[in-house]
Amino acid sequence: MTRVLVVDDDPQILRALKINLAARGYTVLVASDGTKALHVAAHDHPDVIVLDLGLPDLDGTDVISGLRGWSTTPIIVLSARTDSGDKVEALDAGADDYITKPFGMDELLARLRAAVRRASTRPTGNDPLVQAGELYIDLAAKQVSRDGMLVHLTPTEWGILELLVRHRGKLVSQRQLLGEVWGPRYQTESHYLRVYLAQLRRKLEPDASHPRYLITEPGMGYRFRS
Amino acid sequence: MTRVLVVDDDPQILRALKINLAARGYTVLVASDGTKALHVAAHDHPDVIVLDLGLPDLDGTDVISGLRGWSTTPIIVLSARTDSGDKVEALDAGADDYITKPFGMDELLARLRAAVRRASTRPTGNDPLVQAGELYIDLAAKQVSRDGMLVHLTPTEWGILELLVRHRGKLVSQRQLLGEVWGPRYQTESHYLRVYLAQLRRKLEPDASHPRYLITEPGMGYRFRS
DNA sequence: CCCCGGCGTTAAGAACGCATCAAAATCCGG
DNA sequence: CCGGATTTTGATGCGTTCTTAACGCCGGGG
Repeated sequence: MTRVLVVDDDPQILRALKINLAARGYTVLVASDGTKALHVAAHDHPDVIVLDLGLPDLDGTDVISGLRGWSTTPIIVLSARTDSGDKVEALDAGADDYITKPFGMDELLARLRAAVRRASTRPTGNDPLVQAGELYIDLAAKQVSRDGMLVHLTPTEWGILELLVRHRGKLVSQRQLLGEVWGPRYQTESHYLRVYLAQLRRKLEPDASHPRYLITEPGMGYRFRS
Repeated sequence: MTRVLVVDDDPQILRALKINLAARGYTVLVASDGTKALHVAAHDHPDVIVLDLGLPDLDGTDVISGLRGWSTTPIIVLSARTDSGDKVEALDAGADDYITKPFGMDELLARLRAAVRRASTRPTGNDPLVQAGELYIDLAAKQVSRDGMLVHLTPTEWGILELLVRHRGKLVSQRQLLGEVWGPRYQTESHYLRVYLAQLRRKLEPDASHPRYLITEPGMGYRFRS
């Protein structure tokens, strides 16, 4: 059974979607604000998320990036704003589709089917909790602990670790790291990486000068080994 | 660089898209009708397809299903028709997104980025894990192991091995190897290849002086035999 | 038979990339 | 506006990798 998380603060829309989706055989989860949405998504792992942008507590793009930190679940954005800037922002934050209100229910359902169809051909390894030796990395909560003790990371440090852990085992090129953490313009500033990898190792590795997890592949990039 | 196939019979739109996409660094392929579109897609394997529905020869949904028969390349549909029935039909035929004309260029670009991003996190079609005797070559992780032991390769060594393994069984010319690994200016420096092939054999072959995998084709090039 | 071109092998200096420390600049909350 | 945290920048030393050169081998053609 396909499970849909609907996030909207308007009870009327919520109700309409719930009825329509349930009638088509979907299991419907609901959340009325961004915080709850992140919580439900982390807890129940829906197959697809329908997200209204006008939420009372969090900015829509923050919800999207919060989810994208650990999950690749398809996100379909609903919004009353037709402004193309909003669309660009949401899509670039990681949304899969964007529909403006008022919308036709059959169109939403078709886009939902398209999103689920795409996702079903994808691999599933979406575990937001990663363990490696004495390290516990919670991608959903954005927290790292070592020997049970929480380790504080700065935003940049977390950005690097998250990217590496999400591709754990794989080699991540310097270009990709710089591009995704600092932005496309910084793709050649490989010096930043050396400074921050040293910091991460000091915080996470048992022996910072002989890394077990944060491995350098000279001339190519870095790798998280678990 | 990302390659986009644009399918439209209106030369004006074709031109506008071509200019805008090229300016963003995309490589643009074009087709003016459905038959050509299917042909170009099969021949050149673009990374994403932008498809106008109002084509002179074929119905739009037929083009989509024709593509979906063998390809999972993302398809973004453009259409002048706002009718929701058309959207449903196109999406259910296998399209990934649907934009109605007139559309904002920045919105199209954002949806394009979203489609490419999704596709790039999918299993890369071809098999990223190649086995040959006691060798395991993981193209995605950029890792090689021999008898279960990890073998460390330098960037240049990996570049050569990757190219040969991607074309395993086939002969790869010295020119191509030099051009892709060192750059177009080095296409005659065949000496480099001898040095590096010797290194690779020492690291990978059971008996470096009687290669089983990294085969020299004298005067022509090299071949990876599995 | 010997020369020559293409290949394999080895070795050494040059060039490059990395780790590390430290200080300056910037950001951010109170 | 201040002070601490964070990011950016600079400088140095070290190890690895690339480049280049030298030499031996083999087979084909003159």
